[in-house]
Amino acid sequence: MKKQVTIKDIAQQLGFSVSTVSRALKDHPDISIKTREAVKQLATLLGYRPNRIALNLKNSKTNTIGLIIPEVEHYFFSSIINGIEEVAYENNYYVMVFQSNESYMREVLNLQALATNRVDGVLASFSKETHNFSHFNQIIDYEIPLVFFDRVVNDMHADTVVSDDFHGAYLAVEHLIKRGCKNIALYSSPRHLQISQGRHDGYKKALEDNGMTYNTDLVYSCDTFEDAMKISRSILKKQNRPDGVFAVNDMTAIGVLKVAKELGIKIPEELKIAGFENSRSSKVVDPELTTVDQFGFDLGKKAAALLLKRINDQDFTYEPENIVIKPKLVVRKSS
Amino acid sequence: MKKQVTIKDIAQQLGFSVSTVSRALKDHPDISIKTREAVKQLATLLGYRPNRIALNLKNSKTNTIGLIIPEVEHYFFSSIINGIEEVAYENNYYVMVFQSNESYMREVLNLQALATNRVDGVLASFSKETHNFSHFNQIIDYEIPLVFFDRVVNDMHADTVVSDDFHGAYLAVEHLIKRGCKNIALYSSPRHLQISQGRHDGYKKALEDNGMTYNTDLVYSCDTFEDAMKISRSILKKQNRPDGVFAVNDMTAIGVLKVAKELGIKIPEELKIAGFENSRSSKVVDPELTTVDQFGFDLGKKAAALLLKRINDQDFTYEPENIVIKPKLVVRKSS
DNA sequence: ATGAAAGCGCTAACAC
DNA sequence: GTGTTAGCGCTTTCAT
Repeated sequence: MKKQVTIKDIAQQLGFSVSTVSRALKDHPDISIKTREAVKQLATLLGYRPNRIALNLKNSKTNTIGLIIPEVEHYFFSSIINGIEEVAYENNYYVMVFQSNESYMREVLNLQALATNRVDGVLASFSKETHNFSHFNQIIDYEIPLVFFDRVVNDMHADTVVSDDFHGAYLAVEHLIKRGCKNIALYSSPRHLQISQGRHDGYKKALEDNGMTYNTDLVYSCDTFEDAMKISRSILKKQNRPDGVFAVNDMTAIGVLKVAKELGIKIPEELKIAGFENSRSSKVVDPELTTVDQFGFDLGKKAAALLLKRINDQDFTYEPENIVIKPKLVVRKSS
Repeated sequence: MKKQVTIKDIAQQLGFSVSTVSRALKDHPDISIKTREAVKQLATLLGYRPNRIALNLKNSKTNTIGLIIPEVEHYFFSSIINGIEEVAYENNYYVMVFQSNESYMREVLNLQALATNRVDGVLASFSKETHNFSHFNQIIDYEIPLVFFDRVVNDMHADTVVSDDFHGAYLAVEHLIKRGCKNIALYSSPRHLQISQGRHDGYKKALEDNGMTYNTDLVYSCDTFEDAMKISRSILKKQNRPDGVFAVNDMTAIGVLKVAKELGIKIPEELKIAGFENSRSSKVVDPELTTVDQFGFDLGKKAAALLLKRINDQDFTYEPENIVIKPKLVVRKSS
């Protein structure tokens, strides 16, 4: 990089001191108009750019937020990033992204990098591998505000922003019931993710509220497209196969949908399917997938806004907030 | 944020000078083993984290690369980010993301923010609105290495990394011809994006190489799902409707596919379709979409690696490189 | 209306 | 083997 022009250069060329230049640049009233203009003119002429690094050091403030995310490629996460970037942009903050790639080790290192980089705050959604949260506690020890989104821990000094998984699942399953399903299967993630717990409970409650019995035989541990294709081939061939499927994410639901079509099962007549996410793909399959919109963009915005509020707060002894985004059922042709 | 512990704190508590502590922390051989250990022990005890900002200022180096991207939500772009982050992580670099949201204005501001933040290099794909590139030239003036990816400009002191659009399109169209298409339509983006130019030319060349005539009546300006749905309704109802469609991206191809199904046109028997991107959605539609894989992850990695090389190079007078990623045709059921 | 100087946290050249 | 000091670019207090 070329030697950057500094206020010192401007000062020397104009015969002023650096402090005068510094003040002139920010229109300090003490400085005469004439001087201000001369300074600014030379500044643009020389292509002067204030050096944020110097400011960061001086103010112990970087205007940067660190983002820890499992994987950017996932539609839901990328829409969250979109929301975060939006709010950051509006408030003159910068976003440093770190992917954990669902690796605990990498997440720990990422957090260290964030601390070292002196970000003003952290937005995080932890990896599937993460069961120990002491690396997050370290961040909190430094009094760097932390907001969890989507995948959250509750017994920490950190705010959380999630979508209401329970409610979303409830809506979807209730809908399947209203459409006449008597025998609804659940395709769900490993239980330790709070997310899947909520969706599981919503599923259960919807059944019970409608006089149906919850049956663990209908609960399958499966949350990917590939696995769904695999296990559905046998599930859907059973004598008393389900007449409805609720899956914890769209790709899983689509796996079921595909197999059903292969097997000649009519959707929605013989099998109704609902997913969770409202991804691009859900709009594109045939029949289009009924699903629950999680409003990732919104979630990202809310999380970022809350973080900025914490950053601007004086003291670190705030009571953590738990924001819940109400999801919405999007009814399409698969149900 | 809590007052962070600095080497000065460690020095005072131990009765050493800051320079000794500094050296001890990096295992400088001059320092006695005993001192080194004492220092390191106290450092971990106090939760010391080196302050990168101070280093950044001292070295005029931030180990940060700035990323300007039209929109993170797009699958192709998010897979590029994935590749970039991967390389950055491996090399102890950090990534600051800026979305232009396809807005020229915002892109200009983003570039200023990057310069101000003293990133060591910039990766950029410009917005659809961008026709004037002087903001990029400013970055080059500062001698900040710049690598364009996907959407590139050639007459600049900047490297470029793109997928071979011409070749990809050629493969797809040649394939359609081999499958028997006589009348292939092109759904393409506005011409000024180099991307669509290449894909257009590949389409044309494939036709000509196979003794077919290029006919502008078969070239439609359309590159979104919605538009594709709209215009296809009339195009596919025509007397001499096309028997093949090549679209510059998957979502457009999928729009065509949907309308064809609505109209009862059999795919692939009566109409063969190919897209470009190999998105998630392309695997999920019915019939699955034949498409061209652009290897976004790879492209991101290559772009980042090239940028890091430029950053580490001493002089800025390098000859820009133009890397071309060979795409691959993925044949599926739609053709 | 302007200047001098200290300081943000760290490193490295130069003492001793 | 350890300490002193200047300096990275900027702001700001305290002079003048």
